[in-house]
Amino acid sequence: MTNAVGGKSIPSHVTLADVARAAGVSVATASKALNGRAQVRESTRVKVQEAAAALAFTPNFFAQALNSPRTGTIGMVTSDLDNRFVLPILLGAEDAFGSGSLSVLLADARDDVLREHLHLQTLLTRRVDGLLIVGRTTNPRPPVALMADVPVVYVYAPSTDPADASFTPDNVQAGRLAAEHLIATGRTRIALVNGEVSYAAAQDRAAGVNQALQAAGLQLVGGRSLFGQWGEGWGRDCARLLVRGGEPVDAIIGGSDHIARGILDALRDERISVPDDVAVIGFDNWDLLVRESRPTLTSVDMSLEQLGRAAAQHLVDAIGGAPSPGVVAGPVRLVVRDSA
Amino acid sequence: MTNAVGGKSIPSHVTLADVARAAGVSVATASKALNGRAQVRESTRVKVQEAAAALAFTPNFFAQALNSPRTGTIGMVTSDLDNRFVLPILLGAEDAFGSGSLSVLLADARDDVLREHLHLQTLLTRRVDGLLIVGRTTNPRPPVALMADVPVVYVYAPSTDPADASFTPDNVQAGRLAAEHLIATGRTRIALVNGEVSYAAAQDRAAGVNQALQAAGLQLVGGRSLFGQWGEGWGRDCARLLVRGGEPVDAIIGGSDHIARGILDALRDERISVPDDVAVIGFDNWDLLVRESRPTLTSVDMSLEQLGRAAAQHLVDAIGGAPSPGVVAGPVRLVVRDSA
DNA sequence: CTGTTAGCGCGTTCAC
DNA sequence: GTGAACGCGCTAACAG
Repeated sequence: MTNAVGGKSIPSHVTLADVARAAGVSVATASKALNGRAQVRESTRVKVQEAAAALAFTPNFFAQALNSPRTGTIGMVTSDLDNRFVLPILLGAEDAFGSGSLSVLLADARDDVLREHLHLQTLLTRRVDGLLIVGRTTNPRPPVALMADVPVVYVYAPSTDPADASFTPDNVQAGRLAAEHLIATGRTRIALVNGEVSYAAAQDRAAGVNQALQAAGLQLVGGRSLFGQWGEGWGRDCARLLVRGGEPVDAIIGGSDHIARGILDALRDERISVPDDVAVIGFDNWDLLVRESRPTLTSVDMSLEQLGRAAAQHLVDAIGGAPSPGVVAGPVRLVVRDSA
Repeated sequence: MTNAVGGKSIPSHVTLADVARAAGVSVATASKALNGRAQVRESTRVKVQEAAAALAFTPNFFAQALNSPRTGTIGMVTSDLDNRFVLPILLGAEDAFGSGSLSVLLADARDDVLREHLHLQTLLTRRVDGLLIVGRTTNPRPPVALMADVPVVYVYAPSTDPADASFTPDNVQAGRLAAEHLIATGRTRIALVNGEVSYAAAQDRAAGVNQALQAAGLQLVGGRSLFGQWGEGWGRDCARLLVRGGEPVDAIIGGSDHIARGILDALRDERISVPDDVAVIGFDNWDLLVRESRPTLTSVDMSLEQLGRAAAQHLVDAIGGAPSPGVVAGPVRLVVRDSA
């Protein structure tokens, strides 16, 4: 569209010089006019703006970035993209950034330290303004080691360094909410069929449940949380044992919706009415499992999208100089359906 | 680390000039040495490389990009990040790019044409080398309208323009595989409880099933595919009606694993043995649904990660000048478990 | 208010 | 083989 003679190697876009020429001013003036600098007569500003619009001028991103402290890019590093929990987080984050006209460079580390380091290098080379580190679980993780001082925010998996900014769902509160709801609706013989013992999420939810029970002068059926696996098979097996066992049970908390789903199925097999005989609650409020189960499943929503948005928002603030809030426990909420 | 006097606004990194100075050569020579240009004596090349390593020199990305035809960045535009089908695709793509040292700019359009256009503008401004457009369903979508000629590859949702490069799972073949497996194992009274009629995936799977049945001189129980919803409730309702209805049934294909799961549950309620009395097959091979159902569910895997990888790989090739392959139907495979 | 000059970091001529 | 000089597109500092 511009260069008449030479075959430039780069498909030469409309440049600021073109705009300046068209508007009959110098490049510097054109720059000032378009960037809203003060020292430009209004009439010339308009003239330049019109010329720019007419030529469909877009400033060259790299030329701008070359000597500007900000690039308008943030890096998002996931440990495991193939994880249903990261999706809503990504969505929330992408949303928060997108509306602030920040672009997101995505990198997946495959839960591998080496890959993570490599990707971080690449991202730093591209001079990202900030980094969002998305974990695979809520287990704390060692902080990233960077040679540059770029704001870093951890989501889902918090950093082990409490001074870092971390946003992680409040699983303790989630456990508390579940137990309190059961207690409030008159249940006293409550069991907890939990997920894998190595997961902080499982531990935290158990802690919350125990807190609520103790506050009510109760304790778990069997005395403790039953750690096992995250799947429905574990939920089925435990539920069957519980209702067939000696101790009476009037409520079972599943460590996840998936586990809870197994519990529901087992109770159904055993001809035990939910919620009349036994109430059931899950965690995650995963709609696919929760809405069409029989009965529909009461569950604690971890508000992951909101978590991602909050983390992203803080990253933006941190880029602007805001101090680290430390570890932030994202709010959760109970969604009551028919099972409890 | 460099500038002694002035407080530059940009945290001045190690620059090529620093390396050159340290190595006692000119900037031009340093450049050639590091970029493997021929006209450099081996000894000086080593000298420069050592200096670069010692100073931990990293070329300024923007300076390089400023007058280079490639930026080593591709744009990935999703219609709906909050979709479990896009994850494996993203993973495959990110993987294919990452290993080729391409960075990925992610943008989510929220299934909104306007947002998509905006994001595309931004991506083009950043001079991405290519675009990967990830759809929400397999329904064909109108091609993106760009003012620049950047290679574009569509994944999952193909472009309506057959000349565009599109990678979409072969749902017809998936339907065929499911039906053929049932026929091969002696089933003749086969029903298809399908998903929403507006989905190409549902239509295509039905077409594949019908092809296989016709080839065997059979037809669906009830004469046609039962379109409805994607959830398990629909699966349960249909299964109940089917087994209670007049026509005998010895196999039910669910339009998705979710539907199939509902079918399994209903058959269990009805005390119908799977697979002895009725065989069940689903689609998607979604491990969470498939591995712990009772019995475990035979399903057709859409190989989405592979699809994403193939699309990404083609985008890389297209950037290198390779011609469009048109619409590519990604391979699928049957995973046999206990239900059929 | 406007234009000239300088420089960001790098790659690439083209002389030496 | 090597280095000085130029340009990529833009913004900031200084003159006019």
